[in-house]
Amino acid sequence: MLDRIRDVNPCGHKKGTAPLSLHAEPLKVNYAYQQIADRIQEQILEGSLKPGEKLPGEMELAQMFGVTRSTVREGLRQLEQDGFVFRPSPRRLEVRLPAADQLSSRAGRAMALMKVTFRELWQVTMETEPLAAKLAVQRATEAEIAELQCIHDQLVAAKGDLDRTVQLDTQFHSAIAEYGKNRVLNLAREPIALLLFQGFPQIVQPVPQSYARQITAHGNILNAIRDRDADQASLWARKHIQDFWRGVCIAGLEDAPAIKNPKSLTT
Amino acid sequence: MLDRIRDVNPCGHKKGTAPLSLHAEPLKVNYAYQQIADRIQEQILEGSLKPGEKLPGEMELAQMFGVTRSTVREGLRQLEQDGFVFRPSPRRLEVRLPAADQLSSRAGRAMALMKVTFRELWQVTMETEPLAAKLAVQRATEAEIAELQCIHDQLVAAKGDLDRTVQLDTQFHSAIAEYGKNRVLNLAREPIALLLFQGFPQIVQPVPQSYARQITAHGNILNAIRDRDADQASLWARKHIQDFWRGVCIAGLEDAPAIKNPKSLTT
DNA sequence: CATAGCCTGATTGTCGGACACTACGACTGT
DNA sequence: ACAGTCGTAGTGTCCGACAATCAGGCTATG
Repeated sequence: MLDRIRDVNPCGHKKGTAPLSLHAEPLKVNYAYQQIADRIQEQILEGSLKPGEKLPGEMELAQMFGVTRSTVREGLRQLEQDGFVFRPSPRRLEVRLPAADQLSSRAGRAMALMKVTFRELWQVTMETEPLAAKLAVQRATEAEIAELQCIHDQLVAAKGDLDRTVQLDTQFHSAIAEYGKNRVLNLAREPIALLLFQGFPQIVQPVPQSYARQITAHGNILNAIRDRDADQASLWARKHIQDFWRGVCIAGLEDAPAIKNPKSLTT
Repeated sequence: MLDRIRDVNPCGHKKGTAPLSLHAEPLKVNYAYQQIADRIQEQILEGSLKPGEKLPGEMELAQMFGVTRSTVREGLRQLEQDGFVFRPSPRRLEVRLPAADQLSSRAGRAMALMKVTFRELWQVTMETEPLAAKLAVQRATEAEIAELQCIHDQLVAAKGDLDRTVQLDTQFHSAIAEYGKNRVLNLAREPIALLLFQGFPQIVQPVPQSYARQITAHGNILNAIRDRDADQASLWARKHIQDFWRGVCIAGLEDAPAIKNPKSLTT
């Protein structure tokens, strides 16, 4: 494995003009460090390098690929950022598959940068949360329902503590989604829900009764899940999000960017 | 801007033992190349470095930060991978904000790796596409509707060409979503729809009439959007996806991973 | 004046070697 | 068996170098 790649394209670039209807792609050039990253990533995706496995040292890799250590390092930096390799300590370099939370934070950051509005977030959440609730009704185990109850109890107890409320609120919703066991839904909704619920403080100020309504809604959703009543669960989830929207409207934030300090996510 | 960072933490690592209930975090150490990347990213997020702007050369950066060019390079590789800097040619290094399609491909890759099933994809798509259609009814301009019609016509004309059908199918749905002008929805649904519709070839074989049903559904969605009938648009979108599911069931792929060669996405 | 072609310098990708510092494994003593 | 010590290999960072190359300016041409 890991054969040489030298003398392939030392430092090439696109050039020349296109005559007529010549299917010309942007012609991506392969730098050595790029190829290092690609080759390793390839082998990870293909499965010949399994997560948890320890990779050879930089010097050894350099020898294998027939390049310098510097070049290998640049390639590794890329893989590292992509989440394909993990570096618990400078000495250990192990294979890893990109985790979901990495994507979540990236997506969250992207949305923050785009200055997405509460309206955009809400419109989508209005679909995801009822679905999550419905799925949880079907798939949640008794233990998981107990866990939900626990979170809910904490929320009730957190009366007044705004930060804790937000945290437990998002946790409650995330838990429901998780228990629905649809990885696609989880991947999609996580960053969205995070951003939307983060806006709770902004609406609780002009609408103090939000606390109570939130607890009521959560309680009803929880009961519906326990009763295995998909329609009720879905319905209350919808009501809950709808209620959130009313708060947004009262606060006049419909088309305000739902941002919480974009530069707070320095990975 | 961009002051020095030298002599901060040459090569530190976590160490020491935790007494009792001492809130001890994993203590992330900052390597020089990490800090380079962080600092620059920070300034981009903060806005003092605007997209399109050209960054100083590697040597200059190295001087500014008080490190070697090698170190700067490693930092740049990270930013590059994150999409914060773009490199059209080796000489040009410009600031850029991470684009949505980057996230899409990453998310798609992640889902492929997770071997998500058609069921998972379908459950979510069942919500996203009707929503997209509904939003398109509200927000699509006449020109955009014409564009949709154009795509649809091409689909009708592509009779039989499987690859082209898949391409136009996903394009049609993407266009609808785009015209709904909800960036959050777009970000979320793009990779999902891509993966799901990519499975069309697998169900068209056992269910040949899929072609006709698809065209009918698309036509009805298009008409509903043109008539500004949100309910009809949403309804037909739902029917359309529902229909897709029937195909999946007939093909017996409900819980089969919807993968199309995971290693085909080498960025 | 605008455009196309050419030239030169600055910059990049890659290389090789170097050094301090530390994490890991082996060794030792109890 | 365990805790403490030690050596070494490997990492993070630095330095210096070279060929290939692109960017921007210059020139020639219409």
